Amino acid sequence: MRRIYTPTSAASGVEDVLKMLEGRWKLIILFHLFDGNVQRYSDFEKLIPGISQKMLAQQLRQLEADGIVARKVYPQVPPKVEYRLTEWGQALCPALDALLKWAEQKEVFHPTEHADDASA
Amino acid sequence: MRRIYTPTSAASGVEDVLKMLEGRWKLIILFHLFDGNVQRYSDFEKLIPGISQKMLAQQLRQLEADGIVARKVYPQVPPKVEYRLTEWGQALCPALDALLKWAEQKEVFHPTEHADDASA
DNA sequence: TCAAAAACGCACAAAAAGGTAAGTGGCTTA
DNA sequence: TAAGCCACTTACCTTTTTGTGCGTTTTTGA
Repeated sequence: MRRIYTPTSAASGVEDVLKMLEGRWKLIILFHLFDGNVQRYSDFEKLIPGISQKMLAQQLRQLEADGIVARKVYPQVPPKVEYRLTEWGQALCPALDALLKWAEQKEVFHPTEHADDASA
Repeated sequence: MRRIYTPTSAASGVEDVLKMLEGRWKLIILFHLFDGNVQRYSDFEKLIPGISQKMLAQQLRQLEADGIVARKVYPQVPPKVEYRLTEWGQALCPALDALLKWAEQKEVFHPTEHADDASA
């Protein structure tokens, strides 16, 4: 009961936190780490076809630095590195889920216009 | 019961939808439109101190083009334009809310290290 | 002896995003 | 006649982000 929140401090803090999710691949990476999934660097390369190695490494590092993703290195050759969500990262899941639901709702409000299967 | 979702098609669609939220100011703008708030262009300028006119206009246009924000022009001089969330935009609110909650939880997992008030 | 394997790091280049300053349009007020 | 108001737009430039290609490391298998 010692912490004090003001709308202002909360708002500015929120911006900083949201910036952690910015980046072309961050959310996509996070979705692959959803509910406890653990992935290796090479798994991401397969899961996210368009990403370059540089970007993959960079985004993972940032996510790690921000305390959202945990990195575990196995001292062996060839190297093995696993990525998973930290506790705080797990706390993001409800938001990711809500985002997913919203994305799906797009169909409800703006039905896709690519030809339906009437012709098939 | 006619629509068919496959993990693949859903995932690719999701990426497209999430891209709509990318951009330095999009989420911030959206937060100011939370629960039915209506804002004018000049309101945003006051609400978001760091944003430039160019960016404000651009981000609003994109949000509008993506069907998240609705733009209403009053044919008068000087011009008056109002922005609000579309229906689908409103559907984003739960996600925005979850994001906000997550941001707040940061304190729980990673308490801020800026000197506490012990010295005061 | 040599290639392959996993997970990157680095330098350079291209592309995209963002910022700045000035301009537009039509009516209204000084 | 000129200035002001609001909501932008445009041109130009800087910064940031992203992509490409190559190098590294150590061990194992052919």
